[in-house]
Amino acid sequence: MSTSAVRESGSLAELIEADIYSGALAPGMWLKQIDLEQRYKCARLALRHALEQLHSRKVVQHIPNRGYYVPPIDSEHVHNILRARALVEMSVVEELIQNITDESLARLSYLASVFAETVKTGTVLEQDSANHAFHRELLKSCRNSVMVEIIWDLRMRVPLAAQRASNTPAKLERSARDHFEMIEALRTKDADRLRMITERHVSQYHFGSGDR
Amino acid sequence: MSTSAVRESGSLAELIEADIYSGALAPGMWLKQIDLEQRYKCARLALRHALEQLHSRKVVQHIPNRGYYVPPIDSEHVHNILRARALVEMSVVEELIQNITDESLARLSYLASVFAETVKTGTVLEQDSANHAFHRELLKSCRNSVMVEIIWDLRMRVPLAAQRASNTPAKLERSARDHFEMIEALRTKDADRLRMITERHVSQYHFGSGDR
DNA sequence: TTGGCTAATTTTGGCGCCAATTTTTGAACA
DNA sequence: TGTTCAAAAATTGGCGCCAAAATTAGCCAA
Repeated sequence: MSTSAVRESGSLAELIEADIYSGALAPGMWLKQIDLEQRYKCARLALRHALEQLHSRKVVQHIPNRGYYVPPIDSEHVHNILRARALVEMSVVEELIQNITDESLARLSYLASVFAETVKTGTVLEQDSANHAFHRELLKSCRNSVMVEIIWDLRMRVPLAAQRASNTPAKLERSARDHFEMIEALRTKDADRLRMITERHVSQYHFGSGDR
Repeated sequence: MSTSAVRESGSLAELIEADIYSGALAPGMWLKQIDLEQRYKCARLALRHALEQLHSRKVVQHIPNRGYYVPPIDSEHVHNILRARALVEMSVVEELIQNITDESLARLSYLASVFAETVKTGTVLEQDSANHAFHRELLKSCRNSVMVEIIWDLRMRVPLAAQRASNTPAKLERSARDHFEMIEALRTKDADRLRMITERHVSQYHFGSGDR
C-alpha cells in the first residue's frame, strides 16, 4: 500500500500534498524526515525543500527544531474553507453560463454519469477522482485562471477524510444528482438556479460541532 | 533608499515580497543571490529558503541553473487578479454589513479621512499604506478568515507600479470618495450599493492594452 | 512503584565546499 | 568590422558534515 516511488511527473511536494489530501498522511501526524525519505525514496535535501514549500503554502505546519506535521483538522477552519468555496464558486457561475459550449456539456453529461456509477461501485478515492474530473471539465468554461486556481486551492485544503466525515450513501447520491441538475441549469442558462445548486452542493459537507 | 537591515520582525521572505510589491525590486529583474545577500545582510542559505518559499507561492519565478526573477507584468493576468478581487470582495459584502459595529464605522471614518488627506499630500507608498489601513479595518468585520486571506493575497499579487500605472489624481480622489460611500452603504446596510461601489472601486485600476 | 534528574540517542537544520551549468570574455577567422 | 567558437569567470544548487535542540532511555532516590 506504499505510495509509488518517485515518478518524474509531479514534484515531491505534490506527491506529499496528494498523500495528505487522501489521508495516507493523517492529520496531526509528525512528518519525520527519515521516514519520508524512505517512503518517497528521495534525498534528504529534496525532502526538506518540499516540506518548506508545503509549509509556505500552509499545507503542513512547522515548529523549529521539532519538525513538520500535518495540520490537525480544525472544524471551524474547514467550515470557513467550505463557505469560501461556496462563495467563490457561486461568483463564477455567470461566466460559466456565458462560456459553456455544447461539446463541454456533452462531456459533462458523460462525466456526471461516470461519477454516478462510481458512487455505487467505486472506492472513496475513485469517487473523488471522478468528482474532480467533472469539476475540472466544468471549470474549463471559466476564463479567469486566477479564480480557477483559488477554487482548486480551496478544494485541496480540505483532506478527503474531513470531507467525507459525515458522508452517507444518500448524500453521495444527492451529489451525483446535483451534477445532472447543474448541467440542466447550464443548458437553460439559469444562473440563479446554478448558484443555488452550487451552494447546496458545497455546503452539504458541513458538519455540526467540532471535535478537537 | 536601501531597505532596512534584517529586522527580526518579518521574515526575509516577507521583506523581499514587500520590496517586490513596492517596486523596489522591479518586474523582470533577476534576483542574483549575491546581490540580495548584501541588500538584506543575510546568509546565503536563508536567502535561498526565502526565494524557494516565494517561488512556491509564485511571488517570484525560477529557471533552474539560471536563478529567480520578479515576474514581468502580464496585463491579462493582472486583469484576472483584479476581476477575481472584485468578485471575492463582493462575496463578503453581506457578512460585512451583518457584522459591522458602530465603533468600527467610527474607525473607518477616521481612516477614510486619513487616506483622503494622504491622497493630497503623501507619497505613493504612504497612500498605499493608508489605503491598506482602511481596508484592513473593513475586513475585520469579515469573520471568515479564509476569505480575508484570499483577498489580501490577491491584493499583494499586483505590484504597486502595475496598480498605479494608469492612476491620475482624479482617480485617487475618486478612490477616497469611494471609501466614504462604502461607509455610508454599511451604515444604511445597503448590500447592493456596497457591492456596486466595491466593484467600481476595484475595477478602476483596470488598464487597457498590454505591453509585453 | 513512581517521580525527577541526568546521560545517551535521535532528529532537525545550518554552513562550507564543490560540481554542473550558464554567461561573459577574448581571440581567431571570414 | 562582424561572426563564431573556445576558454575563463561567475553563478546556481546539491551533498556531506557537524552543531544545536529535543526526545528518549536509564538511573537514583523517595
